[in-house]
Amino acid sequence: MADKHTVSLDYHKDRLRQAGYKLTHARVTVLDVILGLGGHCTSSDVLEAVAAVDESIGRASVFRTLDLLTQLGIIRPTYVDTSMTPQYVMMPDGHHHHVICTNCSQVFEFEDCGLSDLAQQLENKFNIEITGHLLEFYATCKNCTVEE
Amino acid sequence: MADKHTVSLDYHKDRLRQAGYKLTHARVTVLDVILGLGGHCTSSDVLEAVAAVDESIGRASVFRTLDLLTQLGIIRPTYVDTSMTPQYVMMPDGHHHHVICTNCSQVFEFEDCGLSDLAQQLENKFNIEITGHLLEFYATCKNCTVEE
DNA sequence: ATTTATGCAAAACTTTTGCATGGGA
DNA sequence: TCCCATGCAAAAGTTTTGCATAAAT
Repeated sequence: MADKHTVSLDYHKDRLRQAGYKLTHARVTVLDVILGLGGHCTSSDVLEAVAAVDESIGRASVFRTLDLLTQLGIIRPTYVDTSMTPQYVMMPDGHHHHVICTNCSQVFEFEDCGLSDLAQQLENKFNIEITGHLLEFYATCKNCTVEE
Repeated sequence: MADKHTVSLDYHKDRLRQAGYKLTHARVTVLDVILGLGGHCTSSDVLEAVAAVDESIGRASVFRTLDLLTQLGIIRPTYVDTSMTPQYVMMPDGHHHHVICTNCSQVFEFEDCGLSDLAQQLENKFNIEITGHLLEFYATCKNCTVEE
């Protein structure tokens, strides 16, 4: 029974292969770990989780893989709050959307963004080819509005 | 003649004051420098420019001001390319939009995003109050498409 | 076989902190 | 005057690099 995680992993492995990169143990492990962590993760989340799976994988390789996945557009570093630590978010189809409470950093994911028309316009206007996007709303969630 | 930069500086100074923060030399200098650098700048851009204006301002104060401005929603750290160095972008009215070429990092700014309907829907759906947003398109620009 | 990627360990940066002093309100 | 913010310098992290070795294709 091919679960979602496995399907997703295989899909991304294919992308690496097709881009001409070797499917090494370190890379596959990092990819697997990121998928396991869900949509959002920091570099230390990944370092920690990778170390838990296989201690022998070096930190440098984790960072190198994170770079590679970013270059391929599979993940994208973003800032979800005031802190200086970036969070990597999955960009399953080249895009990602969420709302962040600027007070408590809670994240609300959503799917529809209705940006395809705008993307089309921008492609014409700037003579470019758009490959994806990140949309981040900043908000105050109910808890944070009420509490004080 | 009150030029745009000065007006903008005064406006942001008011925001600091109204939020109860002192208008110190370091803070005003950082704000001024950021406005002078245009929409996008990295922390080292700011450190460098501040040092050029007044050597006696400490690095720590620059970082503290950057944090403060981020908390107030005046600027926002983002990643514009594969590099790990964040760029701060101005969020003049709580929002910012741009297109980034994922190959050469060229930035195209644009104004209209037509997201107010979506924002409204999300406020209802999640029971939150949206205060701003960041929209970032990833693209390949004409130069990068042609060259290779 | 070849070439690419890895792990290691050190180096290079960037950002944060603690504390006595100085400067706004 | 009072308290907040500063500058300094050191500490704490994080990310990158160089190189010999190992592992994918």
